[in-house]
Amino acid sequence: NWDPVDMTVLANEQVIDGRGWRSGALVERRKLSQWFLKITDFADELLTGLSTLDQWPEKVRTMQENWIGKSQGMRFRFDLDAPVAAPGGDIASFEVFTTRPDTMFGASFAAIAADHPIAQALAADNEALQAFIADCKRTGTAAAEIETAEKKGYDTGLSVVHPLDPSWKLPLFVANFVLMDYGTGAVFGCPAHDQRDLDFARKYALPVKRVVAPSPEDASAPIDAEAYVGPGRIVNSAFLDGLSVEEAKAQVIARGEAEGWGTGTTVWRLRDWGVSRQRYWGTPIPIIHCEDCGPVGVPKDQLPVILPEDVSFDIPGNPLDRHPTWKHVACPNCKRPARRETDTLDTFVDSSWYFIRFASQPDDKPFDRAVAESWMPVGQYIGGVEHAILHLLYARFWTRALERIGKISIKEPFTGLFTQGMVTHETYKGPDGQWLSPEEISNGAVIATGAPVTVGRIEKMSKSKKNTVDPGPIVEQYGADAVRWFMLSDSPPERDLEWTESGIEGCWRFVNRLWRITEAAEAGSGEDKDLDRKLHKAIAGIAADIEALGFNRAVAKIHELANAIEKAEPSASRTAAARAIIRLVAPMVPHLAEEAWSRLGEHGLVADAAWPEHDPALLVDNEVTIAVQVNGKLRDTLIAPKGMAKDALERMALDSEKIVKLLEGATPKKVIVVPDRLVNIVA
RNA sequence: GCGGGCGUGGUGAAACUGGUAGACGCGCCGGACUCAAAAUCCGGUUCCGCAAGGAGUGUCGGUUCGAUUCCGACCGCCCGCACCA
Repeated sequence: NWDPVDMTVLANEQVIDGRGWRSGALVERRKLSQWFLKITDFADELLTGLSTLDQWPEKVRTMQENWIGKSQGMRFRFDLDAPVAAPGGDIASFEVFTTRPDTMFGASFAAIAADHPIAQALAADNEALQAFIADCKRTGTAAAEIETAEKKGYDTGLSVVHPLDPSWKLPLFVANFVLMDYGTGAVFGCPAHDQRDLDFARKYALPVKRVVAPSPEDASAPIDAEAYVGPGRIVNSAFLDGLSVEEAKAQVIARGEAEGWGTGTTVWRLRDWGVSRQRYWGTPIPIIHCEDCGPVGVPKDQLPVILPEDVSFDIPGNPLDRHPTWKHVACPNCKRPARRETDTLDTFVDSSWYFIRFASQPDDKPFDRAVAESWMPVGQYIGGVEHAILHLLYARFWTRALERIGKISIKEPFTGLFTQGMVTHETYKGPDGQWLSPEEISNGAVIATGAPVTVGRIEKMSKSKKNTVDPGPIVEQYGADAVRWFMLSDSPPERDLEWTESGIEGCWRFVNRLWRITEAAEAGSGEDKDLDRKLHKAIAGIAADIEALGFNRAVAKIHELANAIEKAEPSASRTAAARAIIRLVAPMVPHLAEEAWSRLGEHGLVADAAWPEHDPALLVDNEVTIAVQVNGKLRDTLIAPKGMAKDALERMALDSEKIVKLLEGATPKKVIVVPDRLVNIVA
């Protein structure tokens, strides 16, 4: 996407209605020389490697799987009824790719991309086609726009021969929904079993013939507004009739391979990674272009290539490209004048291996293998879901590429992955439509002018929407411990957290309460078994929650323990619990914990103290509450000793007053007993 | 459009493999203490109902003795879609 005014390549989402988002100029689709990294060579191993990432969220693995997009299908050749004259010689046939060779007897047209060599050749002396191709290039290039754009085609007037029936000819269209960079840039259309093809066929009055039927009686059912894409048996398809979709695919592929017009293949949705950027701020691509030698790598002793500092940004375009001297260098090979590559690398390149450099920073090379390997892979990687595909896939690719060329022996960079949520806040706008920061308003009005404020949606904090909160004054007022406690307490970390002031005040009160509880630690004797049990459950539970990054659950358990300590009568158990809670809260409120620790006369830092031991025997209750249900509805609860036998539980439930009353003497049809949990009586 | 996710009280949320929905917090209501207020403490708080009881986890349907949890359809919201970084 070339913006002729800004003289830069644009991202797909920067092209709006065919125009550059900044310049408003009509964007041209140009063929440019760009550097690509061949990530597609790794498609298969990036896909199979996902199964080793068992500490990654399922959703991220699924997203990567879909992104890589392995599909089994068939490539086959369509012969043209008349050859097309092209600059490189006559074209007599072209290849298409399909994932549905089983539906070949339902074909009603063939279509090629606007960039396809045949379309280009035909357009040479055809103004109408030139206009159509230009129109295709103007429509948006973002995936969302391509998918929703009206399906349009240009009938070339040519025909192709159906490979399974040489007497059958299909019309050949140039179509806007066929993409040159996927498959072969050409498709065959089967309207009955592909929605996009159906829309196209309806528009150009092409035949729609059912070849897959979910059941025998549907064999001649007409296709209406919706294509049938489900499973079934093949119909109306000569030698394929009666086969399942999968069997038919195999049959057609076998036939094509035997007769030499097609082969079964795998295609990937994954495309190569374009890394060229026409920007100043980027890592220079260390290549020199020589008229005679072609592209030559910059010799190692001249690396790294340093960006010039005397550049100007006052006119559009890449400052490196118009710099008077920087790009003029001698060819490392033949020493004749040559030109330095002025494109720089996508910043995703840098983020694809920074974690290796973090582990090892020698002066003379990117990283020291032995040192890097002693740290890698990253045990727990944390980032937002927005990185689920691009960054995480590129980093996996880069690491595997290093492994393949023998620079490192690890294959996957990140063993564990956690995708955290964002901190959000309400947004505010003044009467002039300008964003307002939370500090600028009070009671629904602008403090400075008294003008009314419009409260907008809760959004991710961002400078542009001014819905950020300066932590300084809050820490000043409530203390860092209260702020930490608040951030950990409410939402689980994978979910977004809405920042509110009211919550933090409650946290501040709790921090004060903790201080009072630990203050009372010095009194009491005697045992309190109930409190002991609660303490040991808390020790074990909080540790498990922290390990699982369930900080909000850990916080809830600390609240429960604090409540229990406060309610308990003085005892040795209570003293012990008040001392232990200091160590339990230390990760969340370290300042308070250290202060309380030293006040109790402990030596050293609580941060260095061991996590309290728990006694497994105290984790088990000796009494359990049994739910008694009738037809799945709760009717009573009973206290029973833990481990009570099934038949004893059943008898106890049936003897309960409420149940006797409810059953009115009737014999239950069935009784389900889940030991230590419930009795369900089916009446 | 495609891919992924989410949906539970006034509110943030909890519920380990299907087994007592709403733990814990915020807010709110009532009470104690106080001349008064703040702080603190005690009690209550899903909804309807005086109660007995009934309903209830986005909507509709299914599987099951039993569904927030599993399956299907739908509705709504959020994220990603390859050059935003």
